[in-house]
Amino acid sequence: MRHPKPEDIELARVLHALSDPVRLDVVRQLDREGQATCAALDGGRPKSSMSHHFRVLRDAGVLRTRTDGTAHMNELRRAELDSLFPGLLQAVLKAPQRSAG
Amino acid sequence: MRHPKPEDIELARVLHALSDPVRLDVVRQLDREGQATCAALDGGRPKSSMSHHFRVLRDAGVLRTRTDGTAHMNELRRAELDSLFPGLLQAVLKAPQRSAG
DNA sequence: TCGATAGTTCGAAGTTAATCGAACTACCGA
DNA sequence: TCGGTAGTTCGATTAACTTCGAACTATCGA
Repeated sequence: MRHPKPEDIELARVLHALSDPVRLDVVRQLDREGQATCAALDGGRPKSSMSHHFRVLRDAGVLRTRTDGTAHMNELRRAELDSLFPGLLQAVLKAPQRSAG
Repeated sequence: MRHPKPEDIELARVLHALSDPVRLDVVRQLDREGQATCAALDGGRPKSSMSHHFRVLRDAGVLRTRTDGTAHMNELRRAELDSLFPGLLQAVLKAPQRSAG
């Protein structure tokens, strides 16, 4: 369970992590709810698929996973991201779900 | 040579287009220089590779390519992007080349 | 019309990523 | 210690992406 140090967080990696609809959804839910377990964010998808997506987000530095008993609590690394890439997270979160309907 | 209409520009696609170092570099150069031909942005890479990257950026709606004689002029679709995803482009462009070094 | 220049398209090869079942690990409660 | 719950890891499959040479298209200039 690795969490990159702020100085190891790379923009391209972050953008790639955010470029998947499932992961974008996870990030948006975490924004609204502050924190959540993996199960609460799976949207009915298989655990192994979600575990993969959480790992991509974690490895990129987008979220932090804290183990809390048997559950894993996830939250955005908002402070670090804001400091490294000011405005990026907010812009992604403010963007419409689909740019048009 | 397709350019998506603003309503067809999708965030995930834009983020994916921006998640590649070569393409990020192209976008940063276009930001600084306003517009440039493909050749001026190739950084010594093969034409066919660059053509692929330009297509990804074009298809995502990040840039527009205008044909000008035999050259192809590229420029960011700044107004559209700003309107669809306020702050996104600026955040990406302001971000350090590498988050630390 | 011939050549040169600027890019695109095609095709092949290798790489990376997404998906998901199955097996595994860790922790908690009874 | 036995089960159940929460996630991870592994392995296989399929799909998508990257790279780049080669062939192609289009435009300009002589």
